[in-house]
Amino acid sequence: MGKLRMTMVTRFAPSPTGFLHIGGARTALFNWLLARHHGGKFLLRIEDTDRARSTPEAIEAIFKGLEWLGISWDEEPVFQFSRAPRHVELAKQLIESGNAYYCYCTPEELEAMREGAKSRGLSPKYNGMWRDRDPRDAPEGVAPVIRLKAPLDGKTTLNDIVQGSVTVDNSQLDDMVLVRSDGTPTFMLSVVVDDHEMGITHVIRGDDHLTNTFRQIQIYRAFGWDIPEYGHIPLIHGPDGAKLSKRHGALGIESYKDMGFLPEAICNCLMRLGWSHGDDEIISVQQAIKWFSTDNLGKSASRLDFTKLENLNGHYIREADNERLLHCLLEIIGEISEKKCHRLLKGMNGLKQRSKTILELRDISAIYIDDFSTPEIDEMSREILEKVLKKLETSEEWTEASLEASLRALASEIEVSFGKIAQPLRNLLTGKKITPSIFEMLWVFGKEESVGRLKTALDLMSVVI
RNA sequence: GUCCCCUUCGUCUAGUGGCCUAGGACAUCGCCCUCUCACGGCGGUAACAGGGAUUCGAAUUCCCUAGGGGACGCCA
Repeated sequence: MGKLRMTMVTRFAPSPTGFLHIGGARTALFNWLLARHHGGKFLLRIEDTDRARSTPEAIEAIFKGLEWLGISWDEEPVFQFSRAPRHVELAKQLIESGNAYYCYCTPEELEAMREGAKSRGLSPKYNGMWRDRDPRDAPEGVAPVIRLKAPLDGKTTLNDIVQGSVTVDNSQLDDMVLVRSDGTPTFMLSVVVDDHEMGITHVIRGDDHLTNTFRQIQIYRAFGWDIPEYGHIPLIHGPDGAKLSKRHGALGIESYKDMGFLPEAICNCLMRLGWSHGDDEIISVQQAIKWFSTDNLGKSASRLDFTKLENLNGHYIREADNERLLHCLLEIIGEISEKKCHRLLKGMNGLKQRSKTILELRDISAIYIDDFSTPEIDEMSREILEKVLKKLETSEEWTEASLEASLRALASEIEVSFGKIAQPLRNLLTGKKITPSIFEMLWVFGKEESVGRLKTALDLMSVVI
């Protein structure tokens, strides 16, 4: 009998207790890339078993965040809470098969147990007091939990795709709770059952789950199921090297959008955190799908570098379609006149070259959006600008090239360096010292607007004097 | 406290015993381009945590130390 070639199935399983943060986004990205690379499936499971902390807003934010990043999932998302009855049913089967038991310890007893162990320098774990006790000893009025009858000795070895072979003594692990006293399944049980029944073949997740994996393997063994492949990737740390927390940087993915980052820049940046392909730095998602392999996943923790993210973002802004950038701009500045939209589009090439984020693009775009206000002009500049005005008024042609030719000619005619013309003109047109090329701006404004601005400014000056 | 993992320029990383006087990218510094800024081009500074061992040869293998991180819930 030939072995069936199993299609790869990966998943992303966030708990909707907060927004989709940068670490979760990377985990999703890696699972997605892995599945797409192998032509497999990428599934989404919402782990909403913590009823008190799960919110519809968080679920929505996860969907929206993944969509924005371009991470598409196959099939309908699985909501873990809806599968609770199935999880409990299987836990009861485990009792029947002798792999689990009821435990009647109260939370207070457990707390005392842990404290006692700690004070004696031992691991704070459950001591198995109900493991082999007769259920008829059960105290009145105490709702029991179901615990796994985990192996007491021996070792459990995990061959991790990323971490390699990792072994833990079973004595380190205790009999974990499978079903709570209120009858709801725990995370450990639910994850194992769902991964199994969803046909997950590969799990890439943060290495904060590494020790959980040993417990989960014990559950798999109790059921007699095949264990999926695991790859535990190191966590992303904050700029200070500590775990990325809500306090610093662990923002929802939508915050990155608000900061003016493009999704392809985020993806590029995230995939380079813990994954590499030789010396390649600028990697499109399409390219990453072709290249992605767990062989190139790193084992050490990394920090998110905003400077690099900005650099990458600048790259993708420069490459971005002008219409798209205009759309991004309008999203944050609101409606503007059609004339100004047109002007922005015309000047976008010069603007996007100077912007690392959409926010910076917005700031520099002000030259084409804000109303003209007459700047102050010193006497020397005024003389030059009057000559510029004459030159421009008589210009038949109005292209960047023709404007450059005539203004450079003017500079040599009146024997001044070109900068003596460019700087005052730049200041007059925009009121700013840093802008795109003056030829480009003149062209974007058009002859009428450009000449009008010059006239307004110069006339006003002569009135004042 | 116990267990597990990690450690190459400031940062992200390449590197799987000789190609390494350790490569790339971002950042930084200098120069060029130049109407300002940016883009672009050229060049510089800058790292194998420390100590042992194996080997003809070690960033790469092993051990110890130090530092960092993670996990030890009726949270996920």
